[in-house]
Amino acid sequence: MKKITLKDIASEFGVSISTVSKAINDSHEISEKLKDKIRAFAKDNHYRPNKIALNLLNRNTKTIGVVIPNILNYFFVQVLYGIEKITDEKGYSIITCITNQSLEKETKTLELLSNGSVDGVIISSAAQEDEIPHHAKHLRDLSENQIPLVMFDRVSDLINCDKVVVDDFEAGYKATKYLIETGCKTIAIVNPIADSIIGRFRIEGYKKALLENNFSFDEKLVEALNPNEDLELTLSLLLNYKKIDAIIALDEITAVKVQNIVKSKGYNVPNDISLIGFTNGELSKYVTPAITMVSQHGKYIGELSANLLIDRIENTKDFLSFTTKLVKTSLIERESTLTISN
Amino acid sequence: MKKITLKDIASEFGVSISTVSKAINDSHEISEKLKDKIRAFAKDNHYRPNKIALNLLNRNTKTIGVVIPNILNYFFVQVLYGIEKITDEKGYSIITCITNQSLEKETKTLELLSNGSVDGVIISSAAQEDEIPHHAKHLRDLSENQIPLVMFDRVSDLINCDKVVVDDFEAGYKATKYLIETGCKTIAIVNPIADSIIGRFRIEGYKKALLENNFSFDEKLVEALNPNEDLELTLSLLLNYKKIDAIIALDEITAVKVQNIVKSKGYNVPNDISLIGFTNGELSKYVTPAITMVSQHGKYIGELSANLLIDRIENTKDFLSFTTKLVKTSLIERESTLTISN
DNA sequence: CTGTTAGCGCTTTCAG
DNA sequence: CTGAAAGCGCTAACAG
Repeated sequence: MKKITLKDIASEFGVSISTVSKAINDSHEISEKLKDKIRAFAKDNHYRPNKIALNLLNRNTKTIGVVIPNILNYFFVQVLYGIEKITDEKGYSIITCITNQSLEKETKTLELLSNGSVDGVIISSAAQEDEIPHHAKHLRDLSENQIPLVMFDRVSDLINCDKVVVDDFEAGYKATKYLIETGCKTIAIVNPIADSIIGRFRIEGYKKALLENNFSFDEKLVEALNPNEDLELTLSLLLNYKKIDAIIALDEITAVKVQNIVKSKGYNVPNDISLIGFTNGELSKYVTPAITMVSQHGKYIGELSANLLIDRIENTKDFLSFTTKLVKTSLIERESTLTISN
Repeated sequence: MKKITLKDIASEFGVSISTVSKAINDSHEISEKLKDKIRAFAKDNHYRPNKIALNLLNRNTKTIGVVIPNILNYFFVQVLYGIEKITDEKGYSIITCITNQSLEKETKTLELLSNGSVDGVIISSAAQEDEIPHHAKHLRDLSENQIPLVMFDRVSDLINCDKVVVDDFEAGYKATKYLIETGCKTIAIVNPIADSIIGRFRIEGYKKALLENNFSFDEKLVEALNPNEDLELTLSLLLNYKKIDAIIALDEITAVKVQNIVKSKGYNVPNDISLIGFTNGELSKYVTPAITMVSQHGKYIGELSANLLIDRIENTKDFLSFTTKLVKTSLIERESTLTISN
């Protein structure tokens, strides 16, 4: 009982293969009687037109590749969720590739995807800022192969494609401004994504808010946190350096950890130290106190990316202009910050 | 500059298409000179063998379909992560389908996947216990189409395939026994997955532990929590009904919510009320106090499922015996429970 | 060493 | 109303 094909049905009825094809596709060229017989037989035998053969014929696959650095990160899962929602609506499937932050795997993955198995690719590159120039080649190869590409979150000017980026500058600005308005005087940043350009944007926004309010920018208040560094130690040094009354953590897990450490050192959040985290997920909502977060609207980013890509895939025309969508963030006020007094 | 094919290269060099194919595949039948020229040209023009054509030829896709009910659930993400790890190692891609707990979408998805686009399917069906008999048909159709199938987590006896299941009975037993050993006398259960068979297994384990220790089983202590029910209200009723000193919540988010509600009512966790949750994820680790959890080893389940499926795909032989792997859970002791006194 | 042919499963002219 | 033939891109006998 192997997979049944048109050929099998054809020989079953002693008709030609194209007759069967037409019957199954309800062509008016075929007599009702024959159609009925053939279709009944097809149903009974679980006939399914071979997608691969159709792919080859139509030169499309109705499938898009999604390349993300890490699936255990809630932000990317949210994006994936948004992508899936749109692609499902529009009749596409997604093939999910996880690079585990490895450039090598990303390259391998992109090569795999550039062989016709997908109609387009959505990617958040794992490339760190300084690696992009060299890495860009692989992404550009995709375009050479005429595979539409949408980059989100971590993008690069070196690649010509549609992009969806978070307004990280504004996000950093907004968070900082909010802290200032609630009365904070000395605002530190803990940056676990120091290798990424988006961290830099947020810090630029932070600076702008500082300067606008006549606060001086102190480099020592911005702590890059490498993966192997000890957060507890970093925080101790920071807290000993100056009297700090607010901390911005550039991802969610770091925000939660900072809160636990700070609490364990006897500080009250938010009365002694206010806290704002980035990338709103599940965690910050349920810890005590619930942490005020900058939400990046991951799901929306996914939806936007998918829409952009499918548009690009289906409209072969305007191959000239690429767009870059800037997605605004929202500040979700919870209990780890003071309220604005005025 | 469209996608380049063997034909294009062939006409470029005035040779036949099969010569080019052989050159590219480094066949010894072709002269080194020609090979070099052709391969250089291929490289320069970003030639990529068309995967779809190869799929058609080889009658496989090196792709497997993964069908899960909900991607925003950390357990499923962990499973997905495990699957991805193995499939990547073994040269397979995964196409991810999310059913959002909708049986209808699941059916649609399975139909889509049974058309040759994947070599096999891994699924955790969204079907509720009472829906399985009717739904099983769609899963069985897959097998009719000779597509290997692995079910995990929520499985059904009605389907003949490889399965990976959590030992939920033992998990319920273990959690309850632990609570009893730490001195708890009145243990309640909050069950947000009342429609699922796995909830029932856990409750059976709970009963067994109770009876083994000469505790009586009180049905009223087991609260089914429907999606539209108010957890706060449910808990109030429960806490008023009897003096309860332990609660088992059958998923993580419910555990966290239970803890917050119980705390807000003035109970101390674990001194007044001990708490154990199911499905260890990120949340329970970071709330205060950190919650003792039953870990289901999602990543391992994913790895196991993927290995099972790929074995099945690649060994066309023994099509007779299906295996069911029972994955043990672990109790991760944290601060929401007392320590065993002895 | 290179080319011809057939065929993977399907649709689509174009003939009968 | 039904069938033959071509072709999607590629590989693998089998000839030359």
